[in-house]
Amino acid sequence: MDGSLPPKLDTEVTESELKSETETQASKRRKVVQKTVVRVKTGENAGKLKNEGPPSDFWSWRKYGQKPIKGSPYPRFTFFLFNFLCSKELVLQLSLSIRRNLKFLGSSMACRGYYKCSTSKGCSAKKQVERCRTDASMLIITYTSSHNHPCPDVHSINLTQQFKEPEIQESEDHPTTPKQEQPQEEKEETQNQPTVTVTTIDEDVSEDQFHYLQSPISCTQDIMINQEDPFTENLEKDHDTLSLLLDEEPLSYPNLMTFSTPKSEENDFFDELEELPTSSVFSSFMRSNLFDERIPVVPS
DNA sequence: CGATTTTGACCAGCGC
DNA sequence: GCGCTGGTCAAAATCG
Repeated sequence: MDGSLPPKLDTEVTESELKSETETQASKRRKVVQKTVVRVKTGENAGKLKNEGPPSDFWSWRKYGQKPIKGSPYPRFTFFLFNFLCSKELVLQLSLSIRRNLKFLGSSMACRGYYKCSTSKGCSAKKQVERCRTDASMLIITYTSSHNHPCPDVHSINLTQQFKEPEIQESEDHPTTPKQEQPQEEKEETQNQPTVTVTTIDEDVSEDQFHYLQSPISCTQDIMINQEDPFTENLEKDHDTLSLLLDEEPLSYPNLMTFSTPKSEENDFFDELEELPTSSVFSSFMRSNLFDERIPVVPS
């Protein structure tokens, strides 16, 4: 399966931080299982991908839950505000793409997603995906439990399916990675790979055994794939905000950062939001798009 | 129409 | 015991 690793890797020392996070989680749950924490620096690639889910691997994952993160820098209020705005009643008159973008943004802000392996029935492999508290561009994926089935044949996986989620194990020479089959355009983007850091937390493994590696990424070492800072990089780019909005592709954080047509006025409601770490992006987005477009928001 | 996502409800662990 | 929080369930909604 995947014993291989992306070869050209720098090591990033984030183990202590990762460990503390995982230990905190472990202390909450009585059943302690082996966990593999993967940090993914999302970037431009992620923004171009279908959605901003967790990094893709050879397994297929099914989301079974989502919870707001306590203590997240992206406040609970903002999270609910997004959900509120994304409700059918309010966004009914928005275009589908705008709704998608809103939903994407909301779901990626302050919540943790819970995924089960859907590759095989009965597989207990799970993973949690959340945004790093200190770096919004960083995704933290925690793999728990193990797969009880072989890794699906990579070659049989449709390439587009692979891109349902941002890649993390994208290694140019990964023997089984579908990257090999990428068109030239895609290969060029490998130069802007997301930053990935993997850490295995060996705790009391209550499960009998692991037949297969939990993640296609090797758990035995830290991995770092360098990538340009997606925020600063994209901030420098001049995007047409309207075209972004009308684009069928969900927006990424970096893309949202380009909504730079805030109005100095508007209501205090969004002014308050701007005091929050990430909500400023959102408020700008809302100001420049929702209000400018005069979307009727009629309480039912 | 099956697969997947969304989302409110529920349950259990933990701290006070 | 109570409230908070993390994790899961399951019905409804959505997607392809």
